[in-house]
Amino acid sequence: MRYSQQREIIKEILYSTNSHPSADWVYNKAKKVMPSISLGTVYRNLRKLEEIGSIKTIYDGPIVRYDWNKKPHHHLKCRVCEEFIDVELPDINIKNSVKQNFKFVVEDIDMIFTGVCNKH
Amino acid sequence: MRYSQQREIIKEILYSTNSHPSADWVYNKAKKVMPSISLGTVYRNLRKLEEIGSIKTIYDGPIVRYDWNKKPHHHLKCRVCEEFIDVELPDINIKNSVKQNFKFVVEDIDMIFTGVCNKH
DNA sequence: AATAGTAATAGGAACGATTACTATTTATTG
DNA sequence: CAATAAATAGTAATCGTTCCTATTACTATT
Repeated sequence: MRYSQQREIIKEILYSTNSHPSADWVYNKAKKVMPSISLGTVYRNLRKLEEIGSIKTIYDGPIVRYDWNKKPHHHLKCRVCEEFIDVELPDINIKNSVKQNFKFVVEDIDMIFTGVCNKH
Repeated sequence: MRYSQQREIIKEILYSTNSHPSADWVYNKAKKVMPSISLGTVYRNLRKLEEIGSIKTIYDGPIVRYDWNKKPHHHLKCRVCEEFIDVELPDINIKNSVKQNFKFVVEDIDMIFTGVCNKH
């Protein structure tokens, strides 16, 4: 994959926040650095960054978010402040339980916990 | 809420399958019973049925599915046959773990396990 | 440094899922 | 059975995302 300034900008924007932003948020941030950047470029590059494993796509209900954190982890979503927080949880027990009880070999777990965070 | 035949049809269709169908799938099924039904009516009624707690909306990545199963449960998604299976898992331990480790009070957990089911 | 080759871009059109709008129909209630 | 208002069908509009194409800009070679 050839170098592109646009992709670098997009990657840097994503790596500089913990807010798990949407494509549109990234686009607006990127425009401040490079006003000529187009929304299509943002989408294309987010997809490419996902393909090469630089970022992860998160589905938060109907909202699509992007995450630089590549370590296996889950998310807490506070319904009061809307914050979206990373958590690392050991999920080996769950995997084993599903395997034993349902004979289903789990390869990946997506978890979103909704509730109230420690600020409230 | 006033009675409507359309809503009854939609509800019956949903209650007669375990396939966690999309709105469009429900629409096509409904047309066989009532050819004049419109897609907007399907969407409106799916929303209403969700509002009154008759069904649940599931977000499977970017795909929106509907589920008649109101019991708290999670989902297994087989990557081979694409089947989407209900599972009831005790998740009290996870809730407690999140509460203790992150001081986050969990009200709801969304979990999707991707892997391979017992048919393969 | 100039050139050629081709990957990436900007801008806009197209698309699919969902929602909004509006004239008409239909369930409900006195 | 007539009046009222909620629900519908059909269509237009919206939103997020992808696709398309002429142009631009990286990169390797001279």
